Amino acid sequence: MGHIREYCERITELKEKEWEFIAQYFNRKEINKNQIITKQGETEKFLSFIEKGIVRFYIPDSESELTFNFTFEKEFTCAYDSFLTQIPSKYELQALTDIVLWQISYEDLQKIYEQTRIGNYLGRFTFEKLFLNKSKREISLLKYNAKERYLNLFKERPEILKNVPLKYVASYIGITPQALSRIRRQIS
Amino acid sequence: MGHIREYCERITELKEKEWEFIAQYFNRKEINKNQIITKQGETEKFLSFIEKGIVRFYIPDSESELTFNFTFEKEFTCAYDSFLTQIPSKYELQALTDIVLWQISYEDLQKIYEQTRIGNYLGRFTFEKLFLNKSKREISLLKYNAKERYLNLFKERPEILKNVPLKYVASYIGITPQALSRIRRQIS
DNA sequence: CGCCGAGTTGAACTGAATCAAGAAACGTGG
DNA sequence: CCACGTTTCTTGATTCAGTTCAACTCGGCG
Repeated sequence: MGHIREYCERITELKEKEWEFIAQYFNRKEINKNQIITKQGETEKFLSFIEKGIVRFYIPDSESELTFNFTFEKEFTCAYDSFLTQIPSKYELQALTDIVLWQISYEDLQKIYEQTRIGNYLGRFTFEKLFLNKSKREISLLKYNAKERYLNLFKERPEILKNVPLKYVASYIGITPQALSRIRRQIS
Repeated sequence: MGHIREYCERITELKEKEWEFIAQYFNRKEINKNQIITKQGETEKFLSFIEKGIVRFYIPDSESELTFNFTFEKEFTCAYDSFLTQIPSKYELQALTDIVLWQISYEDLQKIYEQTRIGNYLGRFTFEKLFLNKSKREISLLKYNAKERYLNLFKERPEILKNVPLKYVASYIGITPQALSRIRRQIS
């Protein structure tokens, strides 16, 4: 819970009362490794802050599933597409490790947006950052080949390589596990 | 200018005074076809609303330049990466047609965020949408092959195909003009 | 101990890039 | 309004990065 406060205070100062107003809506939740946090077809009810653990984003239907994101400790996580539009999610969130989350419901988050001075500011800032991350990834996918994307990932998000099975890493950079294996041999 | 008001009012109600406060900061600017709006290496000073015309986003350095976005009438346009971080831009914006913009400076936009009730709400909403668009594109690039991406574009953003030279469309979906030409022949 | 999923390696295949050349469209000046 | 040069688009032939299919190794876990 303290980590959420730190997250917010890195963006803007919080008065004690503001923090209390925000904090009241978050609930703790534990999830076991490999459990699914948000199912495909369900509408995302919660925005979650990761106290502990790693979350994988993936689209399950396509013959072989497609992994396209990971989130780590001290970050928010959420099937944003579904959460923001409140329509069923096209993808799933899965616990890659045992996880501890702090969750706030869609409705309670709206209260923070409506009733606090800083809610929309925090929200704007957060989505600016998320947008910039996706922009970087867009360029990475368009501009670089498989080897370059792998080296890029190594530089930009080494925590992924340290903590995630290679088959998911491969999918994340848009190649097969075999191709990733060959790239890694070539490098080391 | 009226279009900016419509843009905002589709998101939230505006009181007359709020609109006046916002409107005072926007300045009109005309740009000729093929001119560069924001140069690589420059820090983006303005957030611009397009009254008329089409803007192309591209990275010029790579041997053959990489086109990765287009913006159209009644949308905001901006080298967001540079604007948000206020560091030099890695890419350029170019006028694909004669263009009329309404521009607000970085500093003046901060005034709107700080001094109006609705600024951060409008900002949050706008970046939520931008983020969702990039998310869709990420999936498109990872999940589909060239032909599927082209057909996807046809469905999702037909205005691009109607108004943009094919060599830029090719780059946008991550293939060469030759490959796009073959895909198009195959379809029609 | 034996099983199962993750990772590796090899061989054949394929979608898209590259190289090269011609056709069509576009714009600019006479 | 036409002529010319330039750019865009198309088409063909070849190459190549990455996929697919298949077999094998390794490490963890019941």
